[in-house]
Amino acid sequence: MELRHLRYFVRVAEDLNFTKAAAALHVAQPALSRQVQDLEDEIGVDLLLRGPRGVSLTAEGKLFAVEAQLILAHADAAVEKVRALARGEYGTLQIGYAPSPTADMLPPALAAFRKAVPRVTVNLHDLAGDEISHGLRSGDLELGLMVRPLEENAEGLKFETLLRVPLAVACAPDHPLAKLRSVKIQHLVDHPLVVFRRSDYSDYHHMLSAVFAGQASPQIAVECDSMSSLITEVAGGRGVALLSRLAERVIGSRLTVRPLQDSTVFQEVGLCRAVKGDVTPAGEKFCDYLRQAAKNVKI
Amino acid sequence: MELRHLRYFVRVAEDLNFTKAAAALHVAQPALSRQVQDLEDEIGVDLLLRGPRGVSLTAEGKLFAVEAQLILAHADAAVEKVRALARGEYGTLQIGYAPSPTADMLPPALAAFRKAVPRVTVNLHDLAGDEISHGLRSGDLELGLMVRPLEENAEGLKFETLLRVPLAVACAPDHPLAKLRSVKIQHLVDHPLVVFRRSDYSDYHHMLSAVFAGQASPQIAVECDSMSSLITEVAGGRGVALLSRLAERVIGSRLTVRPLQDSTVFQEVGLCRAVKGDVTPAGEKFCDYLRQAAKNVKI
DNA sequence: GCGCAGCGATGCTTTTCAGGCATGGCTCTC
DNA sequence: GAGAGCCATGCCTGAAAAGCATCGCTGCGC
Repeated sequence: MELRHLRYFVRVAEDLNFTKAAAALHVAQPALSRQVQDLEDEIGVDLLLRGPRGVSLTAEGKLFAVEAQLILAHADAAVEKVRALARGEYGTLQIGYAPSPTADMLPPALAAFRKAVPRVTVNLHDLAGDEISHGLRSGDLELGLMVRPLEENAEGLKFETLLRVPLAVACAPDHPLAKLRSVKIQHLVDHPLVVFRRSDYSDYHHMLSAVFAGQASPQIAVECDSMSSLITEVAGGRGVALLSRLAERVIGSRLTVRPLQDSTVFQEVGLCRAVKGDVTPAGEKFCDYLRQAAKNVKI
Repeated sequence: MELRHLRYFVRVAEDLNFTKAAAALHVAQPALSRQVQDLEDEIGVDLLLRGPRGVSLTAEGKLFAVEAQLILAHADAAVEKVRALARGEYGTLQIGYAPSPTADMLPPALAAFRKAVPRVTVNLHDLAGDEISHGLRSGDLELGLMVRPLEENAEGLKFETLLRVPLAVACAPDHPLAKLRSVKIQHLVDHPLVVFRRSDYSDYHHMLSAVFAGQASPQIAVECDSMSSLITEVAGGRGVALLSRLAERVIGSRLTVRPLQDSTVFQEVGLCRAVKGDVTPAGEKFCDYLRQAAKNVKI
């Protein structure tokens, strides 16, 4: 049995007339007759009652006509799905992302993307940088939206910078540094720092080292395991925090944020993918929307 | 695109090796290669990545492999359904039935039938005799299980007797007739009758005429529109009722039932079908179970 | 480092079969 | 009874599916 048999039979079942059906199918009537006969022979059941004034469907024929239509529709839909997948208009994206540094570009990109290609499901996974790297390598994630990973953690990954964000210092509103309009690295040496935990945020500590390269090592007041506990510690006066300037939006009004004046270190936020590991057309399309959204982020 | 393409592709997607898949499909490897290529060309999407050590599926290929399997399964299921329908093992039966006269044979027949062919759905429609006749003629019903319709109502119908049930008289337990072991027609002439309404139960009235043929016409106390109101009227002493002896089981203990001694009239209960109007194999099978069940009914 | 095995693609031939044309048989209509 | 409508059958042709032989590529083992 081939789809041709189903196409032919469905048409005959609709028209109840071989001659008309044959014309509609652009085949000669005898060819159509024979194909339908072959189908009936193969199934072993009479689907049509041939009369001199046309044909009628048997009960079996009625059932099979419905089923055949469903099968044909199913087949068409399957082809359409695959084509849509190839065009990046269908499928599911597994995206790992770091929430804080991407809070300004991800929502608008996502909104525009969803509007443009509604049949693509985007699954966002809120993960730490190292987890994203791992997910990309294992194939669980297609793309990562994150801070540039360290060289040593970037084995097999390719990173594309979307934003270069200058750094800033967050402190409690009544902290001495809050009186300054901008902060110099030198100021930080005099104040204990609230930082992220080294084991989960190796990139962050790498950034710290870069900032203080050639300077006296900063004093670490406490290591936090999340942004919210870091904010709490800083607001409680435990110390000041060195963050990207984008974090200002995430922090809200509980802390005072001042630009770091004299550092050449930037936090690079961007797209990461596995070197070997397909990025689907939908994924590429998503990248386009992210690049566009990154351009519109005001730092 | 033909089912052949799907069958071939699915097998290749399973084996990830053209040579092995070709062997399993009993075709030469080049033939398989070309068919799969043709499929990819038609869809316009690469489904496979050919490597020197075998092939791997693209994302599109993975999706299409799943879809193709579903389509093939769908097609197989459709053929199987039609064959089962032809064998009387699948489908839906619309059966009209008169509850009272069939209460002894229908439940056991139904139970056995459902056990034997669970994929056939039996839809029972509790209807008056004239409604069954109409449903059979219109094609809404496939079979009727009922009292033999009058000749004048049986146009285009074919009736097959399953049971010939002698008649009985039902009366209130304190009624004079309750003292007799059996009742003669002559006795009935002296007592008003509770009967079914003529407009809905023309067959019943035909039976009445037959019983009283050559006798004085009986006195009609009241016409009821259902068995339950008839029972209530008789129990209330309004009169006696002439019923089939099978009705005893339906009546319960509220009335006393005595056989009618000297009538040659029987109530014929059986199967009815439209002369023109398919009875499906499942319907025929159902008839067999009813005939069997009818044999086991003790009157 | 070279032969060899495994795998898929390609070129050519054979075979199968879907399709086309002509025609026949049937039935209903006029 | 002629004719039109409809489907089936017989025969032929052409497209395409299948088969065979072979090629090219790659990775492995001696």
